[in-house]
Amino acid sequence: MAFLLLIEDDEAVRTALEMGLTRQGHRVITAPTGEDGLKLLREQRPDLIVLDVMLPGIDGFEVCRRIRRTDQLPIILLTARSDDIDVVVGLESGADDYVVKPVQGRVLDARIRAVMRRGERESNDAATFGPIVIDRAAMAVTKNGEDLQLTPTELRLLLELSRRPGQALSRQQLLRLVWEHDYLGDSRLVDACVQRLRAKVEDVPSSPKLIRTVRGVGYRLDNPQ
Amino acid sequence: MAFLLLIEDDEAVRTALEMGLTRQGHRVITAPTGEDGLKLLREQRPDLIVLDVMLPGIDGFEVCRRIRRTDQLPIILLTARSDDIDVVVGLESGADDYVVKPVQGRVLDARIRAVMRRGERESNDAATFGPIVIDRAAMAVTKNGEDLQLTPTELRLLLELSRRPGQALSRQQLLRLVWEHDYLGDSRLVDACVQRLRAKVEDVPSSPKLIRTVRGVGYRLDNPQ
DNA sequence: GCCCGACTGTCACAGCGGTGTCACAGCGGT
DNA sequence: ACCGCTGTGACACCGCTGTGACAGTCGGGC
Repeated sequence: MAFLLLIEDDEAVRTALEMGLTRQGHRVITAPTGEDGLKLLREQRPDLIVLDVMLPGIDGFEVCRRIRRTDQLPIILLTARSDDIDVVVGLESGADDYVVKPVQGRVLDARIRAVMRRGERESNDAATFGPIVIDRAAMAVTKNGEDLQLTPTELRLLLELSRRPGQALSRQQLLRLVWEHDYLGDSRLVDACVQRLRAKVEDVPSSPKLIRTVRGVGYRLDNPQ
Repeated sequence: MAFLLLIEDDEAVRTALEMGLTRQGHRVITAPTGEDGLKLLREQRPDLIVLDVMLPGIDGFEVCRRIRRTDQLPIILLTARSDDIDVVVGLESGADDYVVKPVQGRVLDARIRAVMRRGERESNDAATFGPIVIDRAAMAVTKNGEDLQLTPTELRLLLELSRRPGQALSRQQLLRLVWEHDYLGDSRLVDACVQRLRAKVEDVPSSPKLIRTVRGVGYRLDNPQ
């Protein structure tokens, strides 16, 4: 599901969490100290970091700050007991979430997913959906390698859908995300834009494989095998 | 531990609960009215909502219903006295739990953890019932890995049942949850929809293993071994 | 074990509502 | 001034949905 770096000095906790998270479908690399962690971060570029606060050498907060100097990836802090948390210090050093030890893989996994969902908006990586490649940095979309000329609105719509792949979005949500409207009269606005986007994106616009209709709800961008 | 939105008009109660919950390790944001709460919900996407029932303007039940139109996150209702609770109304407007005021942060924290634990299986992750997998984010249902084409009403019905696995729901409750009707004439409406859902979901629709009939009451979604 | 009443399953059908589609006019950018 | 993007309303289509009637089933009382 995600590519994680786990920084934790206690070997028992480390291996337990590593196994738990691997079982949840994540790819996990680990480091026992902050220094090792920062090195691994540079070498392997994980998607998310799970970071123990109490570390030998530089502590978790400091690791957090150093990461934030150069990277924006999500960071989840692990802390030993709830009263040890200094929320303010943690937030100010740039963490996205906390989990209190002792923690089970399931719980941590749920938090990871939550943070990743939150963070998906800001991701700048290229995304691929079948023949479609969305390059967020270039704000360009290609189909089978050829440039697609999307209009601004079509592009925003595709971007919002692609930030939540596989998730159904209601017309209301899309109106807010793409058009920044707050109300939905009876309007074919979203449908019309989806139609135009499908005409450019789908191989067979009349039987769409990428932008699926979810009846009674809205639309969803799928990733075909 | 969790990222909470607390909606409560009484400032003394609000700040007291906010402090208590923060001390328990939660990250808390607050709103004094339903409108403010709904706005914050959209902007900040908390994991869980603690919601006072008595609010100026739109009341807690109504806030609850509006949230449920677009979001699945857990909702805990705060109510002033136990005899004020209309448990049925509350459940039907989509709340996950109740706490009776006056409430201490510790108690509320325990309920929050309980609801979150319950919610981890449900929330946006997939729920499994025998061969059926319900992907709430995608609003899609599969049986043995194959896509089931559920109609909007069938899907809403299945979602409401799956939010309370093993719990019998009356036709009246289902009417409110799925159809937002308030009255129950003598109608085969729920039965008819259950029948259609069973036809798609069950292996042997005539002897259902998932959607069980509870005679004299209604229906219940079971999780067979 | 039988009967009866109440409850539930089933079905066909007509109406309706949601969705796809399109053309057009206004608007803004070039 | 021109051109292309956008939002709107109209319209058609299709499949969902609620209804009512009837059949089947269950459970309790005797």
